Amino acid sequence: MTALSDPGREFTDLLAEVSRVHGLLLAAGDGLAGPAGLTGARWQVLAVVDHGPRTIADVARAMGLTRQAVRQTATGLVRAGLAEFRDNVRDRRARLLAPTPRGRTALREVELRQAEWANDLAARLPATGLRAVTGTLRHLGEVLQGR
Amino acid sequence: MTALSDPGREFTDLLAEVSRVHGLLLAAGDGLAGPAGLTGARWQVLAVVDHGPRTIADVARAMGLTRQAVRQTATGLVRAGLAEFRDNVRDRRARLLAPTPRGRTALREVELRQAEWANDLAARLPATGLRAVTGTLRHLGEVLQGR
DNA sequence: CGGGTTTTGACAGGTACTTGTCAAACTGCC
DNA sequence: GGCAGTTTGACAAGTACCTGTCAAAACCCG
Repeated sequence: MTALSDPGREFTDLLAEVSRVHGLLLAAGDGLAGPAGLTGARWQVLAVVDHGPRTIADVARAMGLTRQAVRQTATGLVRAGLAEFRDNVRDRRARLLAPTPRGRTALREVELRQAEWANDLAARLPATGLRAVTGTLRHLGEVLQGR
Repeated sequence: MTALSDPGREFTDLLAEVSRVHGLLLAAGDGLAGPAGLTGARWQVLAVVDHGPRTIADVARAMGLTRQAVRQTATGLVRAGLAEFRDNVRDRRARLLAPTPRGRTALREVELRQAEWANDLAARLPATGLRAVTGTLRHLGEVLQGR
């Protein structure tokens, strides 16, 4: 019978906490994006595309999601008039997603709010810890991905 | 114009990492639960209820989710014959969810696999880091919940 | 050039979660 | 006891992801 070792138990605790925090972050993201007429997911996609037009597959890779997930969000953005597809000379299949002026305006608004929010929260947390935690999580991510 | 402070930027990085790791953990959970005929979500609910029968609202509170989310999973578990509802003397509306023998068997199987997996992963990560990360995340969770 | 492999967007269908609404059951208080 | 307020499960509808499948376009190589 394999039982949980001590490190194993600590690890299990970490998992629960990651889940919890992730849920709270999703909610926070929607809270930040909502007043600008966006959702958390739309904001994230718009932010990627704001650096320059990208194909759906491109955005998916950048975000660590599937093409399908991004496609759905992108379609929503276009329908809402916040982004548009442009023909791609280099690949006739893969049109480029780009923010419309309205999309850019909404994005600027969210980014303002997000900066304030992040600064505020960062100030309330042990400064030294942040970097270390991020590093450990990144390491964990690599291990989970099978190296 | 509010810009991101340095700590603010580190904080933003942390958010991205939490998201990524969460996604990987979800996949890992499904991988562990799948061979036993469960999904990640069903496993989690079954695990809570294994400590003793609970109402849907109870389970939801324990997991930090909404009643509706838990209800959906619970319904699935019952339909699959892995859990059952029992009448509740103390509240006629809220029946108690409890694992069936088959549910318990499946749960034991997943727990075995999970223990092995967690021990293995914990061994590959800096031992000291785990606890600190969990602590910081817990703190972050509290702050995100408005104290 | 031509043919096999890879990449891409689209489509179908499924899971896990959310919010909003409702009526019935419980609870607290006068 | 009775009534206001709360809690509960059910139902409806929506968001954000996923996998699997497909055909067209692009790419690589002999």
